[in-house]
Amino acid sequence: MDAKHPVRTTEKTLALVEELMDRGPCGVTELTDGLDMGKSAVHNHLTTLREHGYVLKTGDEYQLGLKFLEVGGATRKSMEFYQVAEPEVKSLANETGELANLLVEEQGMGVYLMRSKGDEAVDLDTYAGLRTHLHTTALGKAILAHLPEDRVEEIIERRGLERKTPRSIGSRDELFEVLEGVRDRGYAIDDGERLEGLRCIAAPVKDSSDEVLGAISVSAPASRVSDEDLHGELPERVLSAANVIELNINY
Amino acid sequence: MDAKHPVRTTEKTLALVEELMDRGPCGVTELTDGLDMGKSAVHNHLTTLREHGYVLKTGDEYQLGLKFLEVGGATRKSMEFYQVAEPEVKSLANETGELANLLVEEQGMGVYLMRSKGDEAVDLDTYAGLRTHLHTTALGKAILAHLPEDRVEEIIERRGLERKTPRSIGSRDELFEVLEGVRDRGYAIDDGERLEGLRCIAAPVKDSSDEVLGAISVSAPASRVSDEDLHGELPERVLSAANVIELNINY
DNA sequence: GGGTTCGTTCTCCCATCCAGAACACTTTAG
DNA sequence: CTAAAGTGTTCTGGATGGGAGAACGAACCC
Repeated sequence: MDAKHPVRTTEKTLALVEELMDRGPCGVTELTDGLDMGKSAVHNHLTTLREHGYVLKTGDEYQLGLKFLEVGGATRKSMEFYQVAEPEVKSLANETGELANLLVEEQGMGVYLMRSKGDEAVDLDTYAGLRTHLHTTALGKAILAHLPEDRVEEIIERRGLERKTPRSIGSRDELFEVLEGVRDRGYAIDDGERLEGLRCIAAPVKDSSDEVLGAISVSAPASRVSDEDLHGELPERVLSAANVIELNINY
Repeated sequence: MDAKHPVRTTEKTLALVEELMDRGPCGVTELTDGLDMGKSAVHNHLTTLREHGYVLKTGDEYQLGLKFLEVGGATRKSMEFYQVAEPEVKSLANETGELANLLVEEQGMGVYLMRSKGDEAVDLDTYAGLRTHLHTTALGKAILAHLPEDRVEEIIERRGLERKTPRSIGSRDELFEVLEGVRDRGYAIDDGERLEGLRCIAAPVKDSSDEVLGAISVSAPASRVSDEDLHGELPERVLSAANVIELNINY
């Protein structure tokens, strides 16, 4: 459902913010040709955002300020699921020595809430707040597998099934087959689909009424994850961490 | 300097966002009486923000979405200082077992970029994105001590010297005296000013041309920090971590 | 000097924002 | 059961204010 009376001025501001996010620090003119607005309009919006801390100016360049982090950080902190899951994801990272992640679904997309690096962890270019298509990661598949089928259809409809790499899921049928497997096993796997040589194991976290709240995962280079580990100890650990979170959520 | 032609519609949207942040999930009517707008206007802004992922609706309640975290997370990730400092703050937390923090100055306020908890760490209510007055924390004092004097005056003028607790700094002269001490020692201390029983040690991080980029700190309960530690091993560790960051920043 | 950028300012017309009223519900009261 | 009071949502027209386009000032670079 879409807005009956959209505030067009606000939409322009938001477009400007996203343009600024994509381009990084830049001048008024550069910003203007990426947007459907005149130079004076862009300038007015920039100075307005600046007065409220959302935009900074250094010399002749404008850039996003940390006010967005303030709002985003407060939003995240207010989520019970994050509060409970955060320490568990950290210990998962410490115990395995690898990269552990926390993802939730919002508007049909996956949003990383945090990542925690163990001693040996690889450094991926994920970060808190990053959005991904759900079907492209183990985390996303763990969530999709436990959503009602019609919601999954809705998400496919809305967000598509764009193929990131040749090995990734690219059709509706393929996805549902994979999700079936995830439900059987209890955890989801990404064996190099997202990034060559990277293996991920993810488990869903559900509340007392069986609704998915999100998913947690461990990502490690294939060189450190044997085929045995991939269906042995590692899933065990991830599932166990997910279980602890579930217990704590329901007090 | 303020905007010559502020975009009032955008300002209304921003006011609404901040109201929503303060109140948490709430209905249109509740939101309306905290704002200088009519109900239909609030509704229009909400639906517009919703279409772009900045606001979510669950039942009859609206709340902030994780889009702010996406923008804020991308902003933070793009900061070189954060990228370099992040791993060092983490090891500082692991080595000491306490809570380690990273703060930068923006618009005369301190903004936490991250916090990392060691094994024994106390759990403060700080979070990435949180803003504080600079004079109220060790981190802030470490930064103020290495800013040009006129910038400090400017910041006092703009943000005031509100006293958080009876023990905290409350006058211009007091502040400058403390900053003098911070410069002499090389690190700043908060001995229960912000929170009874909490001790913090903070060190500034400067770039090659001696400009402050931010500050790092360790916070620990007084019970675990002897008077000796307060001017002994602990500052040593914090300063050492700050030094590593400085070296890495300048390649 | 002339020619090119850039960011910023100005003004006036017309798009559009929004108060207020009306509507469609649900909840509460008696 | 009806009535009253709450909620979120829709609609409309008139006053407001957003922004195109032009002009300005300050850098630059031949």
